[in-house]
Order: sequence, then structure tokens, then C-alpha cells
Amino acid sequence: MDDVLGNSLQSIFDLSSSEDEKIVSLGFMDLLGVQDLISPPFLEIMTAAQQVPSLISSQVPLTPPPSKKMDSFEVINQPATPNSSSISSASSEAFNEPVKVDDQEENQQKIKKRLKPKKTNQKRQREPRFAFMTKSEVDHLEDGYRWRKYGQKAVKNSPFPRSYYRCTTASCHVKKRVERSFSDPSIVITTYEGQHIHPSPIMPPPNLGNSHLSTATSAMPMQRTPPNYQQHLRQQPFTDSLRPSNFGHNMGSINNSFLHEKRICTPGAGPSLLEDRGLLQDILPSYMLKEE
DNA sequence: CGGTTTTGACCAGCGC
DNA sequence: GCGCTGGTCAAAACCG
Repeated sequence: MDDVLGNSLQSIFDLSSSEDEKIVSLGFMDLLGVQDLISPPFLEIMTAAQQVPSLISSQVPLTPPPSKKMDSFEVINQPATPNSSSISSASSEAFNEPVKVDDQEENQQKIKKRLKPKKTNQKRQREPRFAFMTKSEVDHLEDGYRWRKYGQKAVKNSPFPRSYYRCTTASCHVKKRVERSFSDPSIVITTYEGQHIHPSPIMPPPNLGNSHLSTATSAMPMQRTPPNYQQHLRQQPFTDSLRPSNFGHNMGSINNSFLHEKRICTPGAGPSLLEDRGLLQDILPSYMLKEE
């Protein structure tokens, strides 16, 4: 079942990399605003992230699908420019009846609007992505930001549709996709794309009584832990590359704050586990840990 | 009335 | 080249 889940997720997220062992990412940590804690050697192997010209500095690649290319890591150094998308006039309409110039222009503008920006030898730019699984009843988890749904698609091999959301804040182009795991419908898979450039609009200010929380959030100025997650959910940042070999020594510096947060999130979790596993426990699904 | 959701259509990329 | 799939657009519907 784990395999099924893993495979399906591989197809779900194209957080791919070309080299299994090399790509390591801090996506989740990055979202939490702790990317400045990355050690230099760690950065060196984040080849993909280095290519990204945006303020995003990392992403969490899942197990790279062998057939996939570095799609999500493709980088376009210049903004895709709508290169006038040479649409050669809607011939049928023009043929059938004389269309007013205004109408023609209107039509062409409509068509242009729908056309993606012309690319010249370049793939569409994509923000680094970060995905995690959450056990939750509701599909759209409150994470402190305001989202506007802009699409929904049926997912292949899954009865559950995938929803597409955009951050409603102007000039913030963060997107997220939400879907349920086919193999475990109780799990919601959320994929973030991009990074918020603004504080959470609906989160209360920090330091409101909960010293633990303030400790945990102090390291993440822009991305605070979703309240719902803290109360009800068990976050499982979904990553295959965050395995101990990559993870342990690189993440040690941020262990404290993150572990702290986790204790808040899941008071039911055994303290011994947390102590034993540390951050790893927070990141890796339990079944992965058991396999170790 | 403004913002959000729904939903069908369109486009790009990829595999065969 | 064709078909499939993911991602996005945008008009209409919905909602507070």
C-alpha cells in the first residue's frame, strides 16, 4: 500500500529531479521560513534550487519519477513574454460572414488571452513546489492565507478531484493544489507552489499567550503554522529525499523550533518518539520510520 | 455588488 | 501526429 501511495504521489507531484540522491530540499523548512539556516554544503547540492531565479530557494522533490524530466526545475531566466502569439485569424468565421473589424479584434484578443505566453526554446516557468500530506476530513485546510479556487480537475486513477487555488493577495502568486490520496482518502495532499511574499492576512499576531507557539513561529516570519494543523492535524511533509542521510545533519540546526511546534501540533504523540526521532519524526511518515 | 466557486473549454507537454 | 493528462482561463452562478 505504501508503494501504491508512493507511486500515485509520484505521478501527482512532478517534484522531480534527475538525480535521486543528490537533490535535497528544504521545501517544508523553506515554507517555514528557515532557509537561512541551510548550511553551505547543503546549498551546493540543491542544484535545482539554485537555478530558480525567484525568491524561492528550495523545494522538496519527491521520489523522482524516472520517466520525468526536470520539469518542475525548469528555469526560464526571462519572463515569458507574450510574443504576440501570431494567431492567423479565425478563418472560418471570417469566411462565413463579414465580421466587423472590432469583432475580429475582439476575437483575436480573446484568443490571445487564452494563449499561453509564447516561449522560445523554453519551457514554462514553474515555481518550486512543496507538498505534504495531512490527515484531515476537510479538503481545503485553513493555513492562514486566503485562497481563491481557480480550477478543479479529475485526477487520473483517483476518484477524488484535484483543486487548484491561488493566493488572493495581489502580487503574491503562490498556488496550491489540494487533493485526496487515492489509497488513503483520509489523507489530504497539499502542494504549494511558490512562496508568500506577505504575512498571513488572517493569522493573529504572534506572542498571544502561547509561548510555545511563539517560539515555534519565530523562525517563520511569513509562514506560520496553520492553526487547524496545530489543533487537529498531523502534518507529514511529503518527501522522499528527506531521508536521514540527507536530513539529519543538515537539519539539526532547526530541530528545536520545529520539534517544538510538533509537540504543540500533536500532543498525543509519544514524547519518547519525538525525542528519539527528533525532526525526522516530524517529517517522515510513521511507516517510513518503522522501516528504518 | 464584490468576491468566490463552479465548470466547461482550451492549451502545453509528454508518451506512444 | 495523435491522444491523454495536467494546468489554467474565464464566464456564469453563487454567496454574504
